[in-house]
Amino acid sequence: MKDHIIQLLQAAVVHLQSQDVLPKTLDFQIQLTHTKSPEHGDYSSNIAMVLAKACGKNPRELAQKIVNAIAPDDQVKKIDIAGPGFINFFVNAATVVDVISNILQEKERFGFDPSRQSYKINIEFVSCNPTGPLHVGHGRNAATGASIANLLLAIGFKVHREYYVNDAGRQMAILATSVWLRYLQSYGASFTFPSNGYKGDYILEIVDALKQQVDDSLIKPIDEVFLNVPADFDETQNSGDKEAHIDAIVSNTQKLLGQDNYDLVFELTLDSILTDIREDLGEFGVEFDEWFSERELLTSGTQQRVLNKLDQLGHIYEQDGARWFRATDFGDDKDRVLQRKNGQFTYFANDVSYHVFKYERGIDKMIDVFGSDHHGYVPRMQAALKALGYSSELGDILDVVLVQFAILYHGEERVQMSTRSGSFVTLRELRQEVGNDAARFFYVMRKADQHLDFDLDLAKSQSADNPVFYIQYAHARICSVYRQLQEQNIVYDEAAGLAVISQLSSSYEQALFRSLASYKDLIERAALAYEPHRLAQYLRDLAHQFHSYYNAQRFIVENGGEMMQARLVLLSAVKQIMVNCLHILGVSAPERM
RNA sequence: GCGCCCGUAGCUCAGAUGGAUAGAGCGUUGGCCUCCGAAGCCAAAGGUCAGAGGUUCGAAUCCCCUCGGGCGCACCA
Repeated sequence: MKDHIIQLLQAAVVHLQSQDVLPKTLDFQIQLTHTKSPEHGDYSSNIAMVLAKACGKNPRELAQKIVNAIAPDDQVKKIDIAGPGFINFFVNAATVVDVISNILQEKERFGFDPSRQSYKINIEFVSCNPTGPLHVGHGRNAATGASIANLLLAIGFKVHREYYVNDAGRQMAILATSVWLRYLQSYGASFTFPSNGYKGDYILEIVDALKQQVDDSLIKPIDEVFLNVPADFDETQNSGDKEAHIDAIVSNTQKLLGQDNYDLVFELTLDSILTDIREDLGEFGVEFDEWFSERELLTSGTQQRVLNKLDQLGHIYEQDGARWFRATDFGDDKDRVLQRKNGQFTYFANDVSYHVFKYERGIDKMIDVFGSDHHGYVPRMQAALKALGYSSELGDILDVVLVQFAILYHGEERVQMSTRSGSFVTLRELRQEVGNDAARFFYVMRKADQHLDFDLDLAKSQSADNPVFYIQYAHARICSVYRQLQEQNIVYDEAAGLAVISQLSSSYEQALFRSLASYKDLIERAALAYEPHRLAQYLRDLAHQFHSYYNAQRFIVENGGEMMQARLVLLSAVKQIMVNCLHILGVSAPERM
């Protein structure tokens, strides 16, 4: 319908141009919006005001000329000119019926545009280091990424969801070493645990698993573990170096265990944590199509290939023994090192390779969902892809969604989190406390790049204050109407209802029609802008409209006839849209509560 | 110091590429159940959109400055 009206306007303007009423050299794009208020009709365009200046006419006069030039159309009931020069379209009731019947026919696929099936979008999210359980910060990234992926799927794109597993590098070595140190302690070894080691309780669980597999066969003399190890940082004397300390222990660990046994500890540790993360996310309704291992990337030699390509293109130079990428040529404010003077590739180099890897699999768009504390990283990544000459029909090849931290509250009181003490709140704890539905909803109900005040007490309260319950309650109420129907042996006749649904005329019904009609537009915009919070907003509005309607209107009446059927059809469409929205947000739609 | 994000009702936040009278929820006050789920609804009060300038027919939205907050500025990952 929207496209149809845009065409009408387009044709009218072109017609006026051909009649020399308007200049032929106009550069314009028709904008059409759903109106906020019913008195402004269903759709509104500002085209007359936009073109007024270029045409040397006042907006209302121009609007009148455009309206006169619009061909009569059986879907348009009335066209008004209002305010400073808006052209408002009132749509025939028949088109409202179309929306309802489309929703009921297409169900969960309503809003799906098959023409987008030819585009593949890769979305990478969570991707946190597998060094421990997910905490509440990762939870917001997970909920946001998953909802964006669902949105893109819902409007027709092919979507590939990916988790980048940072399983190479120093942190993982420290982690594996920490496990082994705890293992030694469990057999009575006595020493001070490194301040920079991983101390969480989850390490002890991994130790148990390790012992089941190897018993005491990996025990080594503790003196040798600390042989030639520089002193750890000492807070009281402000001496020592925690980094050098742990690195030396890691090195000794690798020597003492030997490659095979070290690998055994490493793999068992990694596997244990990844399994935990996978289960955690799975329970949270967050699924991935691929878990991509950083180590796989390193063994494939992609970095060298990428470096060579950038070099050939002239975007690399050497300085101080290191190899630099000319990021400043592509909008970054500093050049960046890809290969250090010791020959090692930087994390950035690995990440560029990873993005090349993704690109070469044949995609039209990559999306990275980052914590917003990494926003400084974005320009260099985009610079690298620009330098490689990547482009896409969908605009930039890489879009980055930044997610701000969630701050937890118990009512007024802020929940303190500290990674250092190991006392951070895990995602699992949060889920257990407030439930998956509330967590998924609360995480995305604010714009992703805005701070989120997450009130745990509110999220688990079973009251009207809690938006999740408010929305789910609306859905359950609709379900309840259909249950009542069955109990009273009244037949629901969709066809009969549809036939007369255009006669529903109360303000409640009109409001619901308008909301349903704008749904397609909503998910399209929300998807393309990567803004799932708009769905949360929409859902609340829709639920409110429904509750108002419910309070004012009795649905099941004896001998209700076709008008009763019409109302039931409307409810059915509302229910379907609620289910669709909730599904995209990863929230359940219970039939009773 | 430089860069990015932000400042909207008492509180938490929406405000689509600039559009019509700036909207919700909570909180406050006052109403609505012999009736399909009151976990609901209705009404009232509450605003110089941080401040000042500019662009525009039109600015919460775009540009400049000031003030106030958050986050980044590694041959770490």
